[in-house]
Amino acid sequence: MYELFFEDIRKKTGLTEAEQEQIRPFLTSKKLRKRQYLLQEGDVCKAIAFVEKGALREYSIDEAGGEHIVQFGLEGWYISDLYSFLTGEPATYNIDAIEDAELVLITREAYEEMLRTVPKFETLIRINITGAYLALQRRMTSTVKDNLETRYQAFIKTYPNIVQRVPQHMIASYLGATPETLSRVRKRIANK
Amino acid sequence: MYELFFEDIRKKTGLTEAEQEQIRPFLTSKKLRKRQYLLQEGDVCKAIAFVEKGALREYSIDEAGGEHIVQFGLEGWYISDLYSFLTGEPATYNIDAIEDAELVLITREAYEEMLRTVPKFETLIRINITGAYLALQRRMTSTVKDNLETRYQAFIKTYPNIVQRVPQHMIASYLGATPETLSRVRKRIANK
DNA sequence: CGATTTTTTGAATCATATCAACGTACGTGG
DNA sequence: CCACGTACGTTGATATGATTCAAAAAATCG
Repeated sequence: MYELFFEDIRKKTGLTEAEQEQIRPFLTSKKLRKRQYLLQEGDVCKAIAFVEKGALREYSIDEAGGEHIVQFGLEGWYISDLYSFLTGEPATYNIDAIEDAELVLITREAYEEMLRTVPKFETLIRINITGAYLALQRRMTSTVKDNLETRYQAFIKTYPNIVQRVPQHMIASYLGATPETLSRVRKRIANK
Repeated sequence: MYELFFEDIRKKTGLTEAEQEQIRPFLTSKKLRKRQYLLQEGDVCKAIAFVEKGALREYSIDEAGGEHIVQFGLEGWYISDLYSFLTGEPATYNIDAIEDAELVLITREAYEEMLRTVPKFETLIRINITGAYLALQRRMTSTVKDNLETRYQAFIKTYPNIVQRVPQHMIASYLGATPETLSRVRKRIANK
């Protein structure tokens, strides 16, 4: 249990055995079946989830009912509505499983307590958030400067594993396009 | 010197006098005149800048030469090409002054050394990055779900001070639209 | 004041969305 | 293991919102 989770932390912070055992009691695990919600808009996000196995998506819904995927979560990724988690406000995102999944959960209380008592945990959070910020900034910039074809090409290059496991209309949603438009872009690419 | 900077840190981490004096020697200051670059695409970002006074913008340039503003920096904000700063890779963003400005600079060496020796500094970084990440995520989501009129209305509500001080075409760029389109949207809003 | 920058307006064009229909793949219960 | 229903992907026709290009009006600066 938690193998991938601790391996990830070790890589990022050089965690010792002792520190690992200090952290372990704060963790819980959870299994999710395909289509099952981890978090629903309006509920408070009670935990940050680390994906040990499976695939999830995080998305918001507009007034017209359209889903907009903001993030995928595969093995080795963290996923949560961070704003809701940190503030206790109702979540504005939904998270559900695209495949059966196994998660490691860090609750708010565990998060606070570890920040207080495990210095390496603050380092971990800093590194993780920094990485997430940089990735989001790259994506934001790409959305603004690049056309859909370029963004799709970049996506399949950066996340070939996601392309294999996730339906195309979800990738379209992530890229900010309709399924029809992405389908046409793919056709254009193929005819080259 | 550095009044706003230290006040900001105190608010976020409860810095003591002693800690403040521990940090001070790591800082340098810099003045920028309107239109002057702090960072140019291709150069390495040598420092994170905290804006004590004035206004800056950070933007990328597409193949067609179009500027896309990713962030403004007014008093109390940090600004940098964080990826370039952390990795030493050439910057992909430009930063220049919209108004004459006074900055507090944290160089890479200062950053690393303070992370090692001043625990509150890591807390500061964590808090700052978390805030930046949440803001960016809100913006990203809004770009995807909301139309330009809604985003513009949200912008003038959230950043009335920016609207006053920054030319409209830069706000258009920040919102991901052309100056012409934003002008027309404003006209539509006025006719209500 | 003249020069430059900024904003506005108009007309043509383009990329993407929308709506609708169809074919295909998938997995689920009988 | 087959058949049916749902989810998924593709294609076509049309609509729409934003961009582009050009030019003029307005504001700002030295």
